Amino acid sequence: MTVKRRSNSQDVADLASVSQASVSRAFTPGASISAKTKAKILNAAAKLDYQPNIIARSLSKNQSGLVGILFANWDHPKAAEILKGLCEAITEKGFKPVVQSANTLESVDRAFTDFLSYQVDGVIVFSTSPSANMSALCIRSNIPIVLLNHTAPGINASIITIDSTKVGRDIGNALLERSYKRIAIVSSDPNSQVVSGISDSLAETVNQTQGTRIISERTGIHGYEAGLQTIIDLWREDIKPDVVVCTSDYTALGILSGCRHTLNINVPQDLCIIGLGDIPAAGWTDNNLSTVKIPHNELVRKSVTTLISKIETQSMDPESIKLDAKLILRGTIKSL
Amino acid sequence: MTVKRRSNSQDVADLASVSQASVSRAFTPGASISAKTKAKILNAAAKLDYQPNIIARSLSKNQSGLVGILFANWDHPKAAEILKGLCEAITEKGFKPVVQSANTLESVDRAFTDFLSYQVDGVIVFSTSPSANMSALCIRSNIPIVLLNHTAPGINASIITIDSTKVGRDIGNALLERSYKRIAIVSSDPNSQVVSGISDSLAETVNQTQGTRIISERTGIHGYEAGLQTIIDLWREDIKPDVVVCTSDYTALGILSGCRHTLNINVPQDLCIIGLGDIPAAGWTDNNLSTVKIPHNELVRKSVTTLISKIETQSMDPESIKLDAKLILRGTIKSL
DNA sequence: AGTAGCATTGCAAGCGTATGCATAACTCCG
DNA sequence: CGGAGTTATGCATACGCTTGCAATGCTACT
Repeated sequence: MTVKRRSNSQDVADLASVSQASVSRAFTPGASISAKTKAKILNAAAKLDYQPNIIARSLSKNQSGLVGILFANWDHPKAAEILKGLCEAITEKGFKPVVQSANTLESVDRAFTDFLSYQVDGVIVFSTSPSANMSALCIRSNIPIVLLNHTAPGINASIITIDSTKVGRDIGNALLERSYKRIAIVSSDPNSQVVSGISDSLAETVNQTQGTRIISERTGIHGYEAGLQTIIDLWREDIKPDVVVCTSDYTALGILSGCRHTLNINVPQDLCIIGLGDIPAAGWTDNNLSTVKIPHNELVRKSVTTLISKIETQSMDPESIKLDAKLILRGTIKSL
Repeated sequence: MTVKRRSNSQDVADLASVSQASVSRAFTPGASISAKTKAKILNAAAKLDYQPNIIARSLSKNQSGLVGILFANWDHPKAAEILKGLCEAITEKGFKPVVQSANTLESVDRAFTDFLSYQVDGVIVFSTSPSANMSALCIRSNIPIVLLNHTAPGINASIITIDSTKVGRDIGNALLERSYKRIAIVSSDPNSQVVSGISDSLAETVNQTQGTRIISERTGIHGYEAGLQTIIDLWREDIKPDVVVCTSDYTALGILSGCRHTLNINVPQDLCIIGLGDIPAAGWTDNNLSTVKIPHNELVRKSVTTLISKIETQSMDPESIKLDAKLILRGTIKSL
């Protein structure tokens, strides 16, 4: 069987007895064309099952309508939700998302190269640790780039994050109010600027009060099992904080489980646990974990609107936008 | 500032003092070109920071290198993992994934139309319930389509699923061996062919033995909270199965929690709970949920290889592939 | 040297659409 | 009815690349 050729604007033009240019105009909103011919053309187009070839359109318009999503942080508890939000917002704006997964540094490089080959109009990056050569890529690529919930120093890209300084301060104040003294921080990625922003500002806040301090800081801890192991390790090493601040709810839940079932530590009386992210399981009755609600939807939406507006205005000036994240106090912290 | 034009093959040709055609050949693997000129061209290309414009290439080659992913089932516990797998596998094959989210029927329709506009070479669909007009779209579109873990009757697309008949049989046999008698089925999407495949085959298996039967079947139950509510409802209505088979681990965990904390039902002695999916939380010590491990990685990989091979061979013949899913017996079923 | 055979290159014609410019068709008014 | 002003249409070219075909250069052999 021969592959049936997809019909093109010329076919439609022939059928409707008009010029190819008119067909093009019929499909261009706001183009100069009479209602009558437009109707005739749309009619013919429907008959032939025609729709404009966007690939060809991008060639002449010199913009593809493609937005690259460079997605590295697949382990994020809300990865699916975030990606969904990105894709939907991008689609809604009349663009199409091209998703590229990236782990290693080279793969970031390759991803960007590929994006450029595909003439994407802009890129959104969702990753935790900044890439060294991202900066160079941004400048070279000459297309707008947005970093989602993730910053990098001196990069020529727009940055949309939570206000991590405020989060650290809020946590610090909540702890001070309740007279917790010995804080441990358990975090995942040591390079994440958001995480370090929180812990720096937390440290700064509690350091203002005598006797309260950060007694331990562990990095590279990912997930439930690792959290459970970490709390056991701490106790075995006789490092006994009365607060554990985690940069992931999963880790926090592992710690909570360790306290309850292995170490018999009384939460929240003897140990306060605070997570980050407010995943559904944090709210489950059994867990009732105190955590920080990150406004993912807003972050996502803001990223897309920021990027698209840069694309449409052809602007390359980076913006930096910080959104508010709310501390949610549940059962794993003493009530006042 | 004027936007600097991206350099094209002609620029490179000029710099390298060759014809534009040679530049094209230098970037086409296997094309007829001498090593010397190729080196000269690549050199010039590097100087100009040139890379082929794939959009333009697709125009002449009549294939875009784009693969559409129609993703509807974002609530799937492994949504992120699946999407990641799809994107990576597609990229690895030299294509690029364009992701489109779809909820309503019209959005499916629109998504397909958009995909066709973008000249995607093929489409992978991940959704639970089949769309009515998908079938028509498939035929009209004239590009290969793969349905991932989801079937639809009489559709002109390839289908990659788990062997749900075998899953139902395995569960049935495990229950019979342990003399469970009264089975309740709690499922999410009533239209999912995979789910109904399991429950049909489960029913068929247990019906062979006197006294064992399915006493209740509830659909439309999604997630932890709904599961918890469902088990409470059942007990209140005095419907007391000794087995609950759930088509989602989250639901199963909700039921487990209801048994333990609200109803004081002894699991697994008085009630056996079986989930579906083997999410991480199912394996956590506290839960230790019996479930079915779905080979997502294999499903994903198989989908992509199947699709790409159809693209490359220009074949439109649908294939149907069933992969094995393994029943995992943990603490929520009596041991033998 | 002459020639057959092959590898390499250039030429030019597409691929499907957008759009500036010129022309044609209309509308409205005096 | 004529012409000014406006709106619609068509023509032709451009977008950046691939590729069939023809021409050229090279190698090896007689």
